[in-house]
Amino acid sequence: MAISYRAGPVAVGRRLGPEEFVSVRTAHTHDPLGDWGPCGACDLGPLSFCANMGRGTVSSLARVQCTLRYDAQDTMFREGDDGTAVYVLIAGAVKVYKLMPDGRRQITGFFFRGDMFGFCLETAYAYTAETISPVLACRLPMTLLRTLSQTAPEVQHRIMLRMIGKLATFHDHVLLLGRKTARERVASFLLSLSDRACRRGEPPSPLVLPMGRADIADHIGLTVETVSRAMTRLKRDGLLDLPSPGLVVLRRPKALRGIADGLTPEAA
Amino acid sequence: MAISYRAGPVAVGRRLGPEEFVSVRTAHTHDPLGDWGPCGACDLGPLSFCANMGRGTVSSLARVQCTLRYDAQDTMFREGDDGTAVYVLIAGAVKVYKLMPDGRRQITGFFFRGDMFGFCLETAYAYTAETISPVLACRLPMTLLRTLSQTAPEVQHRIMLRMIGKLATFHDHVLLLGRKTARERVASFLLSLSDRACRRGEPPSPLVLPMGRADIADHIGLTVETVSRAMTRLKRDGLLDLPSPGLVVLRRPKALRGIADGLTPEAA
DNA sequence: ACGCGACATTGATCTGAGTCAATTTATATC
DNA sequence: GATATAAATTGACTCAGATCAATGTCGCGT
Repeated sequence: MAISYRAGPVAVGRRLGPEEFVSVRTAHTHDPLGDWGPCGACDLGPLSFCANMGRGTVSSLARVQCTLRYDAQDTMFREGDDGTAVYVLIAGAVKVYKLMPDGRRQITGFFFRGDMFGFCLETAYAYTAETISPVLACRLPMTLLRTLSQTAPEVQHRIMLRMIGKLATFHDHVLLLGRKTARERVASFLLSLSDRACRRGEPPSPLVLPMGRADIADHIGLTVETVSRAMTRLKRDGLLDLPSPGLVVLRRPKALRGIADGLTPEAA
Repeated sequence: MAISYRAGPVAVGRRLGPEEFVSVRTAHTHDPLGDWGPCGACDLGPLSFCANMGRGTVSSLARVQCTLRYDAQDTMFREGDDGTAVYVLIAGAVKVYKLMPDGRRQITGFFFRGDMFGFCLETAYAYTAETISPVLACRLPMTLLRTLSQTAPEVQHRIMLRMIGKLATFHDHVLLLGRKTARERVASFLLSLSDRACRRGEPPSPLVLPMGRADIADHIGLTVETVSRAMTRLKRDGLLDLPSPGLVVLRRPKALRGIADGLTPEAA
């Protein structure tokens, strides 16, 4: 793999790796695709922020967009940094978290291919973003909202849709953290990953977990040990298989859903 | 005060009480205030969604806006209802929550004077909104975003700012629920109310709690008993006074902040 | 002033998840 | 393939907060 990784908080790749991100083309390339078409800087297709967007708008975005490459465990931005851009993940996985002074950590979200994060506007980032695996991301400066608000209200509108979606997931996650048992949390978490895989057009079941148990624990408000025990128990109860720590086969998704929603008594 | 209120999905008052909402004027009344000025349907002043907004935009909003009255314990909308409008609270307090089939409840937010909630866009509401006290609210249909996106991108932009603010509070609340102790949660909750009071131009300290202990518990992921015990202990430790259950005097806000942030060892 | 009902507080006990400590299993390196 | 290292699992024990059960307090209508 002849990929040149660059050190730095925002390693910018001029060229892309050959296999991993095959159909990615150079940013700023504009094919003559007619009135509707992609920007060319990513291969997200229908998941793209620009999917089915007016060509004029797309080229405005393409002009300010840049495609960034990160290694695993890179910090993309830190809590308190000036919020200057939103990111759309093209490949890889990202976690965002907040830390307490004594080291307690809460992962407030995971992001995958097609996801947008880093919403900000005249504000600092409220959390730190760190890559879990090597990442390719499209960076959109938020100043573009001012610039494009007149000519392309579509852009604001789409970002708003993403924010509303994120708000809805927060409501769900707050319910999970405030009121669900360990078993229910793990079931809910796995199902939410599965649902998101489906929305990306991937199969719901052989589920790949790019994050470790510690990250899962810090996301759903448990300890590593409790996450592990809950998983083992779900496996023992025939609800899922764990061929390897990073792979989950959902064997009885509906029963899992029942547990996630608190319909199944804990003893079962 | 000649005010006309519309009936709605839920109990709408025809007339306003004389003292409570004194300076509220008729919606759709347009005073000749020059290029910048309020819509006239509320007395929120600088807290208003329309504060310092172009007069043309304001009158567009005033045209579609309507002012609603609710009694205490009214349901404004339910989880799953078509999301058609956002609300700005002019007076009173609202809680929004999600329920689990077995009755467990998570209050995902409280809203007060000046707050906007009910963000939606081609989506159903993700939660139920219920008033805690009598409420006066300004209702803005979300279709206006489509209508005004060209002529008044300002409106989208302002809603987006509110959403970003809400996202930031969700990150904080997820940290609270996922990683804080009972004592830290109660301290954080009281301080967040205090901060919000300040932002409304009210004093930070004699804090009025319009919600009961059960609501607080369902918001910060505890039981009534634990909330009560934590409050009592904070009082015993001289950090606050509780002249009555609904009134909190913050005696040592900085020490309270230390507890909220986990800087003070639990034993203290 | 009285009594009722809702809400808040306090106390005693229980338990689900945390903590501490190995042990096992994957992954990476040579 | 052998070995080192990190991650995951499992087990024993503890504890913060839940549960169950009174008791106390406030507001309100009569």
